[in-house]
Amino acid sequence: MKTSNTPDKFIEAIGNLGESIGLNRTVCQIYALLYITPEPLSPAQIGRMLGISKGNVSINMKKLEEWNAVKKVWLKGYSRSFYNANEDMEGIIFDKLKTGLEKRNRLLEEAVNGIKKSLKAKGKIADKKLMRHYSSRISKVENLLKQAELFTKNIDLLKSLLKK
Amino acid sequence: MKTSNTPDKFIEAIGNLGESIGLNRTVCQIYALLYITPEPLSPAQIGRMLGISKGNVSINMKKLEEWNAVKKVWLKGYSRSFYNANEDMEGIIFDKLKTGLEKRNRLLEEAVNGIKKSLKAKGKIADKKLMRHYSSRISKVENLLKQAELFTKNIDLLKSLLKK
DNA sequence: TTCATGGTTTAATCTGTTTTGAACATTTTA
DNA sequence: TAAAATGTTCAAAACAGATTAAACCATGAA
Repeated sequence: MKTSNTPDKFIEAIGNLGESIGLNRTVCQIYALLYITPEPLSPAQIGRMLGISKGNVSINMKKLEEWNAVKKVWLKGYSRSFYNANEDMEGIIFDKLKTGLEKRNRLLEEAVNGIKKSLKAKGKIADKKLMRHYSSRISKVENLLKQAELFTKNIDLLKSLLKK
Repeated sequence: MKTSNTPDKFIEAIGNLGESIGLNRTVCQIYALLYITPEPLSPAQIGRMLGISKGNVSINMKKLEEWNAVKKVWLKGYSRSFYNANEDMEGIIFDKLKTGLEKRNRLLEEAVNGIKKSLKAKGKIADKKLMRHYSSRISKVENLLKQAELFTKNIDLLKSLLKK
C-alpha cells in the first residue's frame, strides 16, 4: 500500500462529502485520488492505493465513466487501461445535479398525479368539503413542481451567473 | 386500517421522493399523510393508517418537529396530542436545503484543508513539479468552495427570484 | 495452442440503517 | 387508588447497500 504518496486527508474528506449527498463513498474516493494524482492510474493501482478489491474498483470505475468524471488514457507500451480524472469538477457536479433534479421532478409529478387520481376516483362519493381541501393541496404542490421545473431548466444560466 | 380513505398514491410517491434525496422514507410518508389529511391526526392514528409501529411513529415525529415540518395541535376534549402538517412545504425544503448546503461546505473546506496540510507536510521532500500540480488542484477546489458558499448565502434571494 | 495478465460478474458476507416489539414512564380516567 | 391510554426508549430483528473473494471471460505474449 503506497498511500504514503497520496494526500489521504483529501481523499477521506471527499469521500465523506460524497457520502453526505447520498453517493457511494468509494466512488468519490476514486475520483479524488485521480484528481490529485498527476499521472494516470490503472485500476490495479487504484485498488492498491485505496485498499479495496478489484471488483469494487471495477464497479465504481464504470459509474465514474457513465458520469464522465474520468477518462480512459492509453499509455504507450501498456495494453491495460489507465484513467485520468476529468478536471472539470464543477461541470460534473452540475451535470449530476441536473439529472438528479430531473429525476426528482418526475417523482414529484407522480405525487401530484397520485393525489389527482385519488381525487377523481372518489369524485362520486366524496363530500364537497374534502374535495375542496384536496384541490387546494394539489394546486400548492403543483406550483412547487412548476418552480422546481423552472429551476432545473435554468440551472445552466445559474451556473454562468455564479461564475462572475 | 382505514387507508381506504387516504390518497395512498400520493403518500407512496412522496415517500419515494424523500428517499431519493437521502431522507427516511417513513418520515416523508408521515408528512405527506398529514399534508393531505384535512383533520389533525394522533400518532396512534398515523401508525394505523401507515401500518407502522408506534415506536417508529414516535421517532420520526420527533424529526418532523425538529424540522418544523409539523405542528402540535390541541383538540378540545382530548388529552393526547394531534399533529398538523406545516403547509409551507417550500419553506421546509429551503430550510433543509440551506442547512444541508452549509454542512457540505464545511466538508468541502475540510477536503481543501486536507490537501493543503498534506502539501505542507511534505514541503521539504517533494519535488517542485508535484508541488505545482497540487497547488493548481487546491486552487480549483477552493474556487469551487467559494462558489458554493456564495450560492448558500444567496439562497434566500434565489428563492424570492423563483417566486416571480 | 497454452499461459499470464487484466478486467467483469456474481454469490456470499459484511456494515450500517430502519423498524419492531417489549419494557418503561407518564398521564388520564374512573 | 387501580386500570387504561399514550408516548418514549432501547435491544434485537429485518433490511438494504456496499464490499469481497472467487469464478469467469477476454486479450495478448510466447
